[in-house]
Amino acid sequence: MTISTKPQDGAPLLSTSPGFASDGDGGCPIREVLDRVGDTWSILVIFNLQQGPLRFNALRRSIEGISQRMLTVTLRSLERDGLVARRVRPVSPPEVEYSLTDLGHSLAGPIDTLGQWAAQNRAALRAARAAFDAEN
Amino acid sequence: MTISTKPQDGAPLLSTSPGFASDGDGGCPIREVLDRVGDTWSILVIFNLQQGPLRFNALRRSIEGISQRMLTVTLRSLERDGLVARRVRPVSPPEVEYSLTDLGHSLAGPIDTLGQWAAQNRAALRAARAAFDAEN
DNA sequence: CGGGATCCACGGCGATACTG
DNA sequence: CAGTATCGCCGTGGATCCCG
Repeated sequence: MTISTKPQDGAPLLSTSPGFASDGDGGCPIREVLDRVGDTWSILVIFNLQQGPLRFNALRRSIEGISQRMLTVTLRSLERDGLVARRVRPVSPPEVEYSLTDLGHSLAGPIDTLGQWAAQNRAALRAARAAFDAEN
Repeated sequence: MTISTKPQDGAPLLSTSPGFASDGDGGCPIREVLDRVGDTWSILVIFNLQQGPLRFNALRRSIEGISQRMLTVTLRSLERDGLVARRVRPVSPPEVEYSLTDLGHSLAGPIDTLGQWAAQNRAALRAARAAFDAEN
């Protein structure tokens, strides 16, 4: 194989990069993280928690379109992975506050990088898609 | 393919980062790109094409576990979005070569950033998960 | 060789109803 | 308020067979 890329050259395009490295155990790390956070709602939850903690229904209202069940499920999943912290205040009616952990905050950076690519190239994506659909 | 059209826009969400911004044109850009390449195989296809063009069955062999159908479907999807180019050589038996477009290569950077985060934090993820599961 | 067509299992996700 | 429980749709993806 022709991995002739020298690192430290600026853009890390070609790789011997650890992110893609398959196996070792369990396969590609990227797939592992996408399997955790690549679902419909996780990213949006993380985004909406970036500015600070939110209670359940406040969070629900801030993510338009999410069902109660999916917010519960998504939060459990994120909590399980240590990306979101859950704090219960034992009052009546109960108050439950969700916040990002440090790990959760650290994920926002890479996600944001991807987001900026998306923002810059969404037009190109749509154009390519339209062109492809036009002739098929 | 999920397209996930959900009216997430309009809300006055303070967004310090453009990647998350929902600009009235179909929602969060991140979700848009994840809807395209967030599936099981797209990332792995892109990875395996980074080092150079590959023919169908060579690509198939390089991605362990992928079915013929899913490779076809995934390649079509990537081609549709302008991330992968398909070149047919009219010989017999036919030779079809797939390669990354410039757009496809440019996506590898952000993906790689995410991958490095994944590689660095997979242990923490698994630990958190194990701890969570232990007490529930 | 590089697919297309078909069938089927599984799981994500929404809708709805109920609860402490 | 913050969930849990149940149901059912439907999209994803594997398996298999066929074709130019």
